[in-house]
Amino acid sequence: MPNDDDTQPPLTREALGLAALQVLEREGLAGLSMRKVATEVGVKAASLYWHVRNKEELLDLLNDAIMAGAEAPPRVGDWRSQLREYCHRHRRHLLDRRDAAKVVAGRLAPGPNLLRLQEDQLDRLREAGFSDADAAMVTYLLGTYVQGFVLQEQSPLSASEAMGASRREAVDAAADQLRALPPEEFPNLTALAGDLTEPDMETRFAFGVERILDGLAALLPAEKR
Amino acid sequence: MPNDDDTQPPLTREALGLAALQVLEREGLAGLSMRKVATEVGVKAASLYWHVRNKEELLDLLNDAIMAGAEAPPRVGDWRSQLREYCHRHRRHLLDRRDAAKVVAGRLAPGPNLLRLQEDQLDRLREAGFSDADAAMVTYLLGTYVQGFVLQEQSPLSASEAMGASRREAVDAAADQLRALPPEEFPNLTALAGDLTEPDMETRFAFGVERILDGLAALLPAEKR
DNA sequence: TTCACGCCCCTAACGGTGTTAGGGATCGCT
DNA sequence: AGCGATCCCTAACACCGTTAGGGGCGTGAA
Repeated sequence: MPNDDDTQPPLTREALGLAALQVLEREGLAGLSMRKVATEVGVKAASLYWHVRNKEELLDLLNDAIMAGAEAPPRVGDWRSQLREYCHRHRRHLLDRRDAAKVVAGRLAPGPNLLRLQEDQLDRLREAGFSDADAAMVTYLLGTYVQGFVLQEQSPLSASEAMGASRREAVDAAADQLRALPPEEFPNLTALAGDLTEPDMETRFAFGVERILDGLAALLPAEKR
Repeated sequence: MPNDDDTQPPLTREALGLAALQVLEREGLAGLSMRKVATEVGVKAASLYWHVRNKEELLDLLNDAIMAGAEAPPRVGDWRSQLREYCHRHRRHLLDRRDAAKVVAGRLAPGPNLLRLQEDQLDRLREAGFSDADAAMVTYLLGTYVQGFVLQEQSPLSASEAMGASRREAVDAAADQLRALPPEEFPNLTALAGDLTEPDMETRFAFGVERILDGLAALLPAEKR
């Protein structure tokens, strides 16, 4: 897998981000090391420090590489359906890349790829009638929600799932664990064990999105809702 | 700082979580190692593996230790103000503990301390008139939002803030960076640079909470809003 | 009393990590 | 021809998570 072709392209910072992305896909975030990224681009570890101050900065490049190829939804329908599409696409994009949310989370400095999307989203929000201040808040709110949600979705829900066990098994185990609580002390958790462990993440995500969209509508004058 | 008192209390898993919490406060998540936690409880690193399968399991204990002492808001006012209080308290609790969000994020297996809060919140939601399924979804939604928000809030907003620079400086720098973008390509980002870098996280957080609460109200029959 | 066993801790080591110091090689420009 | 910038290297440092194997100590059974 290492790039030992010696007709390799010049080693730019952008190429570093791409290499990191491939290592991430192959080994996960925990397995992403300077040395592995270096081998990926056909170089020794210490050489990376010529292009990058430290690992943190490499992760910034990776952050942008992850967002590359993310596409804004088509400009059709009302603001509501466009924003909804935005959220679902963003989720899918992160979900499709191993450990993407862990990388992106807490890295609020957006790379060029994310900036492009934010620019577009702001445009649609203002066009829909949101004030400048509100529009800014809304992109932040939606971004936070999607990122936070996928972060949970992408991490194993228990140690047992981290090793072998399927998602279905892990979910059942979680539900049983809730049901095993003392019912006099935890009447609601035990009664709602099934609902709380609802395994369809798609509907769980959509629920949040729809609530937020409902809340946003209230910001607009009645005729623009 | 290490606990070299030899009349130390017995080394339980709970005590391990507490020790990890102290190390976290002192050194941050990046500086939290098995060896340091071990010294904190007056023991050598390898001994921890008698009480804990691996570091991941230690972090689970830490996760619960972090949530210890979190208090539910008083049961006064309508469901809306109670839920709002819940969110703001949760945020404050995490914010007050160094790197708490990073630890909690992506660790959805709740410890006893969080379970206690969830039980209570579910109780209030059902009492307010939410269906079982909705109540379950709501606690998840609110938890996700708060966690995701604080995760961003607690992480340095740029490499320059990680070293020395004050928050105020970092925010100004971020705004300038947005304004420096080509205005023809990024008309909205440049125009809204000020709004996008609004430094008062309290109001930013509150904005999201209020939108979500508005959205939740729509789930209830009109007379219960 | 002695033996065995479970509990809890130890030392020593393994392979891996991020990062730095310092030194070469190659290239274009003066 | 010489110089400086650019890019990569080897070697090493301190630290990391984790495991193997062993040593005491306490208790309960023989």
